[in-house]
Amino acid sequence: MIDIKRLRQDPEGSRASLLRRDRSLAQSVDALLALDRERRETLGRVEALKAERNAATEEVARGKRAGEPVDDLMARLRASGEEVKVLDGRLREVESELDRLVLALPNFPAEGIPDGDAGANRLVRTWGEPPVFDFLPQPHWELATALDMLDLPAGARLAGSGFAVFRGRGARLIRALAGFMLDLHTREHGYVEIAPPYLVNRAALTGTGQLPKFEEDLYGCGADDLFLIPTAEVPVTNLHRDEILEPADLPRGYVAYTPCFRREAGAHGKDTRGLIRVHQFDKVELVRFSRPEDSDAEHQRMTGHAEAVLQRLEIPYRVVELAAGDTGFASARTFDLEVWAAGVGTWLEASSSSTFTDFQARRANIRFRREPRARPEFVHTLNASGVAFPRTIIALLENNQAADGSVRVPKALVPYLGVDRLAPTA
RNA sequence: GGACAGGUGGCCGAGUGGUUGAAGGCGCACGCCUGGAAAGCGUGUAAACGGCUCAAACCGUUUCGAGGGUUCGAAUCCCUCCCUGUCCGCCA
Repeated sequence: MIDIKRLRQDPEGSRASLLRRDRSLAQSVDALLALDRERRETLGRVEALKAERNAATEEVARGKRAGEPVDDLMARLRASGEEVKVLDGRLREVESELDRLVLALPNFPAEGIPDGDAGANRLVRTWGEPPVFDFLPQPHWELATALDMLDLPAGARLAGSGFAVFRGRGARLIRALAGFMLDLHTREHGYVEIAPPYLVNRAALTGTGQLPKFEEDLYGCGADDLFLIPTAEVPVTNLHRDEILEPADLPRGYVAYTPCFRREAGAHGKDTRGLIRVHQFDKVELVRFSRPEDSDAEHQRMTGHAEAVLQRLEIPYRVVELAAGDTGFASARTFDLEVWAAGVGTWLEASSSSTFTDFQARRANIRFRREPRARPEFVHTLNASGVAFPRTIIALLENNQAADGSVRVPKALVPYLGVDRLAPTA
């Protein structure tokens, strides 16, 4: 969440910053400021009352010990106790409303990012060349079905549309990608591998920002009030919830390979062919914790780590910096890595690399100490897909296809997949 | 799922209604001692919120798993929930 003190100290600047993201936030900001004022007023009154009460209570103790009559004093304290109870109740109401509002407010966008909506996203760089074919390249669902790697009708039968079954070399490809990416990030980029729970509680989802606002995007297990993770970002970032890290702990990076579950409510009919948008997919995720002053550099490094995956897999991609209006709720700055998919003829987002500044750290209460006795400060959190599987598979199949329907396997993947070419068996 | 035992500061651990934010120990920081180190000695070691500040100091409030209750007053008594351990049941 954003720092309410920043809002209080610089209302105009804060408001302007949030409006870059969403014009309709003006009201929330005003409501928040009014409630904050009321909270501090009420707090002042109730605390003064409590200070009096505490002093008088000591008086009672002293009097009782000395054998003096204290009935009058106790009667008066009983009355002021009632007043405290009323004010405390009011304070609780104000604070829970304040909480509700501030949890619904997105992060401040970073200074340098473009204004506007998705249309204003800025192309930062491209890598590789989209392949040219002397035949009409097929979409991945044709290729994968012919190669007996993918069974979409079976997925639909088992769980519904948007669920895929990988089989044979398709399933093996999933395992190969997981091994390849995890090895790269742990061995060459210094990440610590985590195998987290795939179900998390509300506190975890509130920490990273999915709750309370985006509950309808999640699959929930009602009876236990748990949710299937939409990304490993949730369990892995929350690993340090309510902790104070030592200076030596930063920066620190974790990598996790997990399935991700997304209801994609409201996304029906959009990009839904084949594997482009599915309800369950695998992803290797990078999560980093850093000091505030290092987070921009860390963001660049981590984006590079995600890019390294695509480069080794020889997948052409472009890096896009999202505009303020297109940047996700918790993120201050996001780079999307979009891979070229020759069969469907479009760029597909395969990784999203974001810095959350102190937004998630505040929600999840993740802090660090610069010096042994210094007062704790919030860390900065970052994460990047490193990378999502379905769109990687789409790119691999569609870009490396041959006229006979076979697919070349990039060198980096051969040791993991065991073959250098996928060809129809028939 | 059932029974029992527990959840106290960075860690261990005392504390069953009145200066207990919390004894004692460990750890950590600083100082003394030492040629240097260890040992020893001394001092200091939680956080959040609010007030006042440029800031700190300072003052106030809150916090002993979470939430509620009893009381003039709760770490301590009562209720609900969560978590951990042990045993039993079930089970990959």
